[in-house]
Amino acid sequence: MFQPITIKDIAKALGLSTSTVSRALTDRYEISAETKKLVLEYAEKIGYQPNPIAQSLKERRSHSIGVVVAEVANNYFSQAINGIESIAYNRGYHVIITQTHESFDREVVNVQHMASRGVDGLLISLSSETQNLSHIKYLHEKGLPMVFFDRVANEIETHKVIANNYQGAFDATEHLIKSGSRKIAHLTSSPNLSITAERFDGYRAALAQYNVPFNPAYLLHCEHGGMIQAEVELAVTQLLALADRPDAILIASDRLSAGCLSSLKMHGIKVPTDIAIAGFTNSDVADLFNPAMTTIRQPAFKIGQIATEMLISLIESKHPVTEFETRMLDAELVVRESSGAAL
Amino acid sequence: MFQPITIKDIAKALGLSTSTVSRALTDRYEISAETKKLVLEYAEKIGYQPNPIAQSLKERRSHSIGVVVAEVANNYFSQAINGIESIAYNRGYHVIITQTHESFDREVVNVQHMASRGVDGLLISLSSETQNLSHIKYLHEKGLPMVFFDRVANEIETHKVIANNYQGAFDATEHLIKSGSRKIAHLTSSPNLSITAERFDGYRAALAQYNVPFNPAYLLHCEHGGMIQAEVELAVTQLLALADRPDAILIASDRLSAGCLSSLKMHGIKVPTDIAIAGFTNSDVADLFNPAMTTIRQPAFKIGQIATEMLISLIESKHPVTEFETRMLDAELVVRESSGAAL
DNA sequence: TTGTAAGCGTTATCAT
DNA sequence: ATGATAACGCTTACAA
Repeated sequence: MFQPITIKDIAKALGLSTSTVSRALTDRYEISAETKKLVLEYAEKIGYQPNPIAQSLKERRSHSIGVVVAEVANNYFSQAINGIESIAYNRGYHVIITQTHESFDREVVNVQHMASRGVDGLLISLSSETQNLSHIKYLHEKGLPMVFFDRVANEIETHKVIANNYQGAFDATEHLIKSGSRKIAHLTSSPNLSITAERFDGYRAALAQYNVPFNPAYLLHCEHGGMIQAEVELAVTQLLALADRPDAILIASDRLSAGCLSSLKMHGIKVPTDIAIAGFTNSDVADLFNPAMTTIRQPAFKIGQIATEMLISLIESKHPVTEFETRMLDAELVVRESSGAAL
Repeated sequence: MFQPITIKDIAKALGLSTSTVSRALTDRYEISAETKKLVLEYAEKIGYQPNPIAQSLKERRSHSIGVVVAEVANNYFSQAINGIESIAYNRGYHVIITQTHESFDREVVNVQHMASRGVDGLLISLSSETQNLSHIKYLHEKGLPMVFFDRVANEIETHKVIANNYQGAFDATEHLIKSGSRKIAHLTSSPNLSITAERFDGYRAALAQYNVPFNPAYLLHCEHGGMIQAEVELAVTQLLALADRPDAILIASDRLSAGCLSSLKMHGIKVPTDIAIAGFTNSDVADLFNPAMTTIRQPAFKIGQIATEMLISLIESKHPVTEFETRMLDAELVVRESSGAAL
């Protein structure tokens, strides 16, 4: 019923064979200029559109790449997706986005679904629940090209693109210390995630460099990546109840940042007078409304772009690739000189 | 190189014909229980996955639906996408998301791309630039199932799902009036969008009902839907410069709300003491940080779900559908009893 | 330069 | 109940 015009129709109408028409259309073969012109003009006239499904079946590629992220409703990821799209679009690839909602099971299903659906490659940012990687390893061993970004799997050998989380956390912690804080808590995401470890290391290194002792009671994990407000609420309450109450918090993610600020407000704690805050976030809205918070901003768009370039090069490389690269981009520390009102 | 196991391999290994294997797999035909068991077990063992591309070619459908939104990095849309996904996933459909970034040209390209790529149907929310609908009309006439949501095209006859924007704007305006405002400005999006008109009508109706005269100088359009901060900045400045400066603003969108609040802050205008604010927004962050603003919240998730259900029913209906429905869902007015600090 | 035909992996229509 | 075969729309040896 829909899109009935095929190469056959053109061939019949023009008294040519389907192969000649195909050649005229694909341009790669010897063909007389006039036949080509004839075909192209007629195809244009009747609005011929090649059937990409048939093409895929033949070429054994779909010209689409699959993306696995936790949540589209997350500024980091939506910016990364924009970066991914900007490259994929220009290189003639479709982008299929799936969300895990931080669930391991969803991740498994999505990855398998896309693989069976014939994506040419995968851009993956792991869910916070993921510990077992066999679903991905399997596909990797089968030769499906993949690139990890942000939340990477160290045990899988392929290209990876990340922000310099270590440096970002280091800089932010250093800033807090230099601003007078010594009792710096760290509110962070699931220990499963690579970013969690990287950020923690940066935090520890900065503490060490300035001879600030690390207090294990100051380290709190929110398994759900800040999705569940109650979890953040509990963590904040716990921090505030400590005998040696922290005078600063380094927050490891976008959603955690928002949740934490909200909790503090409910507790009547003022930022930055009562407590100083530095956090990873790509939210422009948080940025807008809370100039009292120092933020570490990741180059999400750029990360998406680079990951996509890498993936396409893997897909299109003729020979099996054996050299893999981990690309690390600087995160930007945005310090606000207490210009705005306190929260 | 990837996914080499086909129905043929199974047939060869088991000494059966491909058709028998296919029948065993698809279940719809007469086949002996034992052969079926044999095939299914073997298929399971060697990890057979049907090739959906071949299936699509045969069935002439792709089991995928295309989504057109302005921006994924927008709370309304990302929530709607979650709703879309939740239904599509359960019904066995893939979701392919594309963004227009409020550009007409991108909309045309995306829609055509998805159509040629063989999506079974389209979920569309128009870009703010779109005035000409021929790219969509063409596909509609060809019989491609489509459902509009949020920003709908009135001249195309198909299912539509929207929030009750009229009522939302009415309620919010009424609230502002009852809270003591009489000079209520309306900062809104592109006049091309259906939502703009609907919200404006609600605003006007509330003014009329309470005998508040409408002042054309209070009506400001931001063509880019709040994407360009400078545009909002200009609008706010213009409002504040009026001899008869407004004492309230009804803001028509998510991004506009954030932008407007930011501008007001830069101007040193306090909310809600200097000026009262009510706005359409689905942002949880804005919600978090600005309890001084009354918000109209759209049931984005539900809208996505319903639109998807409608689309799938269109796709799967055996006979051409001639009865179309416009489903309208209530928007929720969230009034905050000035519990929090002023901005 | 162009036509013929095989093939991509399925499903469906025939026979058997 | 099962097997042979055509068909979906396209690309591409190979033949002419």
